[in-house]
Amino acid sequence: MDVRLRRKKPAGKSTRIQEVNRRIILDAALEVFSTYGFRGSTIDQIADRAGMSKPNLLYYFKRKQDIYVSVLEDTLADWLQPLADMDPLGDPVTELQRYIARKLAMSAARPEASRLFANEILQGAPAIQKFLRTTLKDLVDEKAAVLRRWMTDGRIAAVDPHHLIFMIWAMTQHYADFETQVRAIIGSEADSTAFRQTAGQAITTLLLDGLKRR
Amino acid sequence: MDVRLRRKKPAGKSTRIQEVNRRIILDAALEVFSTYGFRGSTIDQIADRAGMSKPNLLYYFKRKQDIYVSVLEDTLADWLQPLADMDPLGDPVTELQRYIARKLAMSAARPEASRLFANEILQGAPAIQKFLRTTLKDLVDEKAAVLRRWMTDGRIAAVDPHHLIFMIWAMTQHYADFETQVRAIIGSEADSTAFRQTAGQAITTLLLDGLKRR
DNA sequence: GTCCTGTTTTACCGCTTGGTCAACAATTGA
DNA sequence: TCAATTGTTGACCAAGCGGTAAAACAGGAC
Repeated sequence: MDVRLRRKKPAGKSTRIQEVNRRIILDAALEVFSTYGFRGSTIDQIADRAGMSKPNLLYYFKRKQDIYVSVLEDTLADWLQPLADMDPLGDPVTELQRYIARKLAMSAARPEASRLFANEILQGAPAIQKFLRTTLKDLVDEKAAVLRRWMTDGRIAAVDPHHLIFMIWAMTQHYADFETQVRAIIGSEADSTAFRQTAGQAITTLLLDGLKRR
Repeated sequence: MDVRLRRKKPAGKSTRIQEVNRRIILDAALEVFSTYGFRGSTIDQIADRAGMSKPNLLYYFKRKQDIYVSVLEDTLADWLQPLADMDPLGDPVTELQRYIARKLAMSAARPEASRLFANEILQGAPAIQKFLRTTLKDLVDEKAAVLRRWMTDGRIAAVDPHHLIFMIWAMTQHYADFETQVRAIIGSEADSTAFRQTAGQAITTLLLDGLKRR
């Protein structure tokens, strides 16, 4: 089981019904896989949520792994876009603010996607190991170099750039991955846009200005 | 399935063999559950890792849930200790540094414990829902009040204290929960103590001093 | 109508899973 | 020493699992 790094092209023709049902299945699969992980999810669960019988689902995806890999491929590229878009020529603080804001927006808009990766990585990333070691590593190394240049140029404070990227990931994805915990502590208010704004402000303030009084 | 909030006392007498084998089982179960979550783990896996037959394991814990709940109970209390120990009368910056350092040390020393919670919460926290809404919420609210007092007293910058706590959790636990990803990007060096020190410095610097040049 | 293609369902298979049971082995205590 | 207790195991079961086969169904082209 392994994801292809590029979005697979349908190659052959596909009917309208195929497109619709594939979409329905992938949506249902995302919800299930993002909650229980690959091993903890069952085809029946996905079929139920997709509103179709198990054999019918298996008519569109021959095996459980195929669904899983498709869901992962479907979201991987999108997920890295904000980091890829960080502009080496832009103003460092503006770029970082923008990056954080976009990551936070994605976590809020598609928390299941975040949880899907979290589950995959927790389980040792069997399906995306290669992706992590190549595409992701290359992108992160490239952006870390950009950050380092900003630091040696004295435009932002010196912190290990890899760790900085990890920290931004950790903070922005926390509200998606640990939503249950956040909601248990904060209450229903955790859904409000006000809460999300406060979270964004807190992250930005902490990362950019720090806690110490100046 | 639900954890009891206090450590259960053995009540009846228990033999030496019982104590030893329970410990072996719980250690094996922690490794398995922390990787695959409750639903993704099997009793056979745990029995294999514990080096005993499945019926023998079930002699000590009647059901899969019982093992799971026991493992959770075993680690929950320890996990919150650092936050509980944060001293309202201490120096804010010192206390925060200490808290971060202890959390980071725990994540490094027992990453499986961190991943166990991550998995449980990702799956909607079916076993510790009550714990999150009572014990954890109370503790967090209490410490958030302490942080808020420090802020209104002008001893640290003003950031929403709940979010601050979430951010510290996110950052310190990231290296345990996403170890696979970190290792894929950093390489084997990720195990080194040097790497861990750099991580600690980065977190502390970011949280306390921020990124902007002063 | 009837053929063809694509879609859906019913029935099923073999394997894994959580869990039981009864028999057997080891330990303990008098 | 020997019986009672505690610990261990192989055989087994019912339910759940991923997956298959084949028949039934739908709809358009002729």
